[in-house]
Amino acid sequence: MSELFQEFRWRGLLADATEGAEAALASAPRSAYVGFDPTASSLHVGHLLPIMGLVHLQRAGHTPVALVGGGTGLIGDPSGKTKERQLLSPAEVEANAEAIRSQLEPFLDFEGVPNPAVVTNNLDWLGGMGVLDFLRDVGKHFPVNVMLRKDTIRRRLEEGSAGITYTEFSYLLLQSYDFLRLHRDMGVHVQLGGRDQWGNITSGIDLIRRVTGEGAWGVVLPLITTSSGVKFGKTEAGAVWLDPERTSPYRFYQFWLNTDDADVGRYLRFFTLLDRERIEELDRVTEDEPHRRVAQKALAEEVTRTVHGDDGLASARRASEVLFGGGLEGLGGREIEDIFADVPSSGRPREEFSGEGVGILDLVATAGLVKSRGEARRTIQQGGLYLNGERVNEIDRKVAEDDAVEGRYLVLRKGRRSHHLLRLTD
RNA sequence: GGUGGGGUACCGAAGCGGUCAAACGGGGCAGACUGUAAAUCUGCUGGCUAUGCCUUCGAAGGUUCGAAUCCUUCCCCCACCA
Repeated sequence: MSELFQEFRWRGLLADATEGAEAALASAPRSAYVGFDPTASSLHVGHLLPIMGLVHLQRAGHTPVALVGGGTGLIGDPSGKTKERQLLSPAEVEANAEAIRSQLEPFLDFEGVPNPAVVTNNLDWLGGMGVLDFLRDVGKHFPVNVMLRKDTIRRRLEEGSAGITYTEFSYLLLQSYDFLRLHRDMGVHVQLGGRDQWGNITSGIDLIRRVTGEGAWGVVLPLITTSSGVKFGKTEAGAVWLDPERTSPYRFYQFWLNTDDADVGRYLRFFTLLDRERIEELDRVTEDEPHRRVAQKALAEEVTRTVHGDDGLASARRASEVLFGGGLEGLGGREIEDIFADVPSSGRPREEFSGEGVGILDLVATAGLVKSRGEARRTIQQGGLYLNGERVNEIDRKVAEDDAVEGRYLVLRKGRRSHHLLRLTD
């Protein structure tokens, strides 16, 4: 367990830690927690880093605790963001918390080990708390002059900033109180979080010391950046979710496969459990034979397998190989269906394809491959639209029944990597 | 509460009575080059039944042959003052 910090360091996971954190985690098995905002019913790849933090903690013998912020989610953390948080109903929070728990399951051991992971919800203690109790038991310990020195708050008070409401100002107290409760009720000694959580974490540590006289520690993870300056985890289609209903395993796999050479080494360290030797070897392959993209494939495989299992990985790979490799020649309808199971697809009545057929503009716009007929027109004019692997050159091209592969499938592609399967329905 | 400055397309930002579907930059999309990469270069970037028509410049009214541009009211931001 003394290896934990070493592991964090070579992986680049350690942005900062409070005094004594390393010794505390090296001297005894501890419980450590990370908070997740239940703002959606699924986690996304941006949550992966703190999750991996918990994974490493558990592997080192500590007990990982995932705190779902059902209560604090109602308030909104002022660090970073500016917009007001949407209020969630207790039922939604409950559902989201359940979803989050199930998404953590592939990463953490919840049973069968001496240090099983735990999921808890701060709505349990914040929900029923009266405002007078809160002010007396928690507020009492927060000198405002100290709070005003916190970076996140100070920035909001500077001239030209948007200011801060009392509600958001209180967020710090709530998160600190969470840490105190987890410490008192479950013996949690360590809080893990993103770099932007530093102030909130140290506040919690202070509160614990004031109330109990005991020590607690914090460890913060780095902010994930991309070398091209784009926000990590965002694609054209929005966030990359862990929920296969929101982001198919194929898209998930593709997201990782498309990682820049400049980022892949870092991501392997962050998001996989591959050992140091293996990752350094992959670094060398990226350096020497970048075109093989061995590191990207390893990254995509590891993460996809963890999140979506062997089956999810297999179908994502199969689809990738066909769509970016040989094409559909020689594939039967069954295989096509399989491959497109999680690639965007839609159906359209067969009758419409009899006779002259359907106009290509209408076809791709209705299928959703492009946003409008205008975009379809532009894409064709620029040579970016393909039907069954062949470039479409005429904007008035008609698509009839004969064009369908196996008499049933139309494979549409825009540019290099947007695919859509259209099924003729009877 | 007072005074001044603003709200323009995905974002930032020009425009300040017609030639404005709206400069420019970013982002995005497509093409070339490649390795389903990056960088670079090129084109496109409101919609449509498309040499024209419709919707868009905070909201609603009004002036005018004609408004993103002028007037009125309202909503929202920012700065300074109280």
